[in-house]
Amino acid sequence: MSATDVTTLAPRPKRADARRNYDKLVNAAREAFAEQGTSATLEEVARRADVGIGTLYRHFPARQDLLEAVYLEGVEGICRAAGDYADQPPWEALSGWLHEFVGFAATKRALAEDLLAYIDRDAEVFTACGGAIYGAGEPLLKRAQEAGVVRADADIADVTKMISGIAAIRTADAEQIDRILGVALDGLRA
Amino acid sequence: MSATDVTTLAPRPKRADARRNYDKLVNAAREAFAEQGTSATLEEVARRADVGIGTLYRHFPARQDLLEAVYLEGVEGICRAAGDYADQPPWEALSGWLHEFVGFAATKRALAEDLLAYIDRDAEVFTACGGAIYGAGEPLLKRAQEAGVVRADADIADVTKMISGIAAIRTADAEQIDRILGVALDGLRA
DNA sequence: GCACTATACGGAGGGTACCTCCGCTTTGTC
DNA sequence: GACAAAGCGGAGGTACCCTCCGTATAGTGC
Repeated sequence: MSATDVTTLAPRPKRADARRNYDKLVNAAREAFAEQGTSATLEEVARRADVGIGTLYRHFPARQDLLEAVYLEGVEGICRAAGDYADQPPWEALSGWLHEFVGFAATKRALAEDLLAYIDRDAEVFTACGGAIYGAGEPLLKRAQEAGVVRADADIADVTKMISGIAAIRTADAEQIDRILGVALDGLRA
Repeated sequence: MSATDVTTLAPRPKRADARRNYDKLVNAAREAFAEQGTSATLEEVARRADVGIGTLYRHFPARQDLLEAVYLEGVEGICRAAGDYADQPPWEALSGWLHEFVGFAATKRALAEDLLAYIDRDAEVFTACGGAIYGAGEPLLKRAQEAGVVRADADIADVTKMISGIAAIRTADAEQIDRILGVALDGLRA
């Protein structure tokens, strides 16, 4: 990963029981947010994690700290995924990763949205996550541009933002997303 | 407007004082949501409207009813706007309206998102709003397709959803949105 | 104008979630 | 095994959600 390592932003606690509870809480939160949206109550998260409410608040003093932890997990995943496309042809590599990126953005978008309500857009989390994602995707984009299959005037920030936008579309029809993504990717071709 | 008239979905109350309070509440809510996001408290809205909390709840028994009322206002506006482009060339008309649509979607997206948490995607409000927007935009799209400037395999639902997605992008840089919109519109051209 | 009724108003109050605080428990160390 | 240091849990104060009902006002018929 060429940019800041996002994992350094989420220092796990030291003592064994504390680390155990921390992990239980993050897992419980991920499930709860997935099932009930980001408005899931923190008491519900604590209950799921089978941990006292006080413990939750010690590890995550504010609501956004918990959102952040879950968000970071996702960012780590999508960054790692970029490496899997290294041995594919330029266009296939880029578009393959972007298709995967839609999935990531779709599940984590609500989280990011919620985070924005609490912390500033250019807070450390976001710049670091942005940096990590751009660092992961840039080589794929550059390779496609050098191969002449993608327009030269697009940068990785524009591209990932466009895809995030498409991922934000709420529709029951998964095919429609694919169709729209196809249109957008066509706009990207040289 | 070719589809269901959205205004029929929001029956104004009858008595003069009630109508007055209703309007004060909707205005206060629009302001509050704009300033503080959709999580603005209802007590705050009532305070702004200078109305008792009981009055708010009589007009809008559930939180979503208030969100809905503000959302409908926006939908009416963007539908009306489509008519203003009737006398422009096909591509300019479509892309002009879509540029305006980005602005609408950007301010009302959070509202729609929130509504989805309460009511079903295919509830009356959404189908009616979707119908109204599609009805307003379809002539513009069709004209552009018949003039051969837009690909024939795109329908109005795909197009508006793509634009909504782009509007959902959170960035401080307004130029970036324009750039991305440009890429997406290029993907739309014949 | 006046009286009468349907309609609407306001805010007290019960319930829930948020978050803090602090006495008790567990972990790691010597 | 004893002793800090670190961590745990939940009672309780605060803020918001929403309901309920006694009071006030608009519209109507005379």
